[in-house]
Amino acid sequence: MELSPVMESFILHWGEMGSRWGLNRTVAQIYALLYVAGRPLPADEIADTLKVARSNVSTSIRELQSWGLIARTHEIGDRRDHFAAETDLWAAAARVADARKRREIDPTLAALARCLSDARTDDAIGKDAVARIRAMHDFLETASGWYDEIRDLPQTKLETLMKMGAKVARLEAPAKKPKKKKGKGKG
Amino acid sequence: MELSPVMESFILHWGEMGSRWGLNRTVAQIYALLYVAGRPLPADEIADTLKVARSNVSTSIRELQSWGLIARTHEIGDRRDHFAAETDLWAAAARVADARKRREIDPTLAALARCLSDARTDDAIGKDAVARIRAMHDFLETASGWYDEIRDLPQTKLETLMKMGAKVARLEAPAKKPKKKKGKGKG
DNA sequence: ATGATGTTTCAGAATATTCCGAAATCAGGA
DNA sequence: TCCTGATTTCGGAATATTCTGAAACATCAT
Repeated sequence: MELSPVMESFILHWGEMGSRWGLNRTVAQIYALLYVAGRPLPADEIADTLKVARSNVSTSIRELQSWGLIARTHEIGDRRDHFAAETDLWAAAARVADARKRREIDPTLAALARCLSDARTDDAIGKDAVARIRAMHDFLETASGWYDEIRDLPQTKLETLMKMGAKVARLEAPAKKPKKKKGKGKG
Repeated sequence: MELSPVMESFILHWGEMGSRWGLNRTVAQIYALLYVAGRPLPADEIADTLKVARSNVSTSIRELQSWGLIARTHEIGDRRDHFAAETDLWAAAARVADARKRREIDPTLAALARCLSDARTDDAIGKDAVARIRAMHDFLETASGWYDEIRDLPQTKLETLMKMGAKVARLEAPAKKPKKKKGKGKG
């Protein structure tokens, strides 16, 4: 596929960005490519366009599928798989959030629970240290629960909720202090 | 500082986890150590406890400070700096979120804006591709705005808001359909 | 100024990640 | 079955990140 200058810069930037979000560069670039392309592309065309090894595309596609960010499609008269990006960004963000929760938060929660349980037989640890670990556990659990609450809200309802958020924010802060930020940062 | 078994496992696990969140292992471990320790520790004691080079601690502390996750303190009769973890996890999470937004979202938004502006003189890019890039830009901008709305809410108000979230979720979904997922995404 | 103590910088070693290309595997048609 | 073309796996090369230890730097008391 022919990339216009803007497409190329979009893809390159997205590659940069993706690596900060736990995807690697190629994975992120492939998503970006499929996203701008706006139509399903076969793996070899992806490899061709992005100038990466065909096998790398294969691996990356597998990863993108595990994140739920692309779908496999087919065209008649073409035996090759084609891949299309999830273009509903709300859905895409939700998929990523879901996956990250599952991969990162849930195991952490489990580990913390294990710590707390082990702490009962650890007589070298102080009460307050245990309390702090418990605080961490409870914090994650609460956040995790909230996430479950709102994960399935469609965009429109999220918007409603966010407007509420703005209201809630003003509930006890009637004197609108316009974000002074006089702080001297970090000195 | 002497680590009990549970403390050690807490720190180790946190190190694992931190690397997934953009902190590196040592940085995450230092935060975990300071968090369980519950009192300010000097850099050399940190290096000692975690068995890492003193210089590594220095670098990592600098990073933790840039995230706003630890504070420098002093003790009388001791010339060394001591460091204490932010123990208010809501505050800590907010700091991390803030920093990530600043480092990742904001530059991405800027890059996308640049793409959109450049697109006007790129005659090789299609209208719909531009539209998709714009969609991505607007999505990030909206999410970013929401974040600004709620970033300063204290825990109690967030709780209020989240309860609202649960209500909003039920607003138009009275017959609780247990996660049907009939949608064929983009089929 | 000098020495003692504490901190940071930096070049290169150690480690981890990503990527390529060859070979193996799989699927469908003759 | 065998052939053809698509796809995946995997060892090791290329690259990037993290960590160390030594040296430079800063600060304070004398």
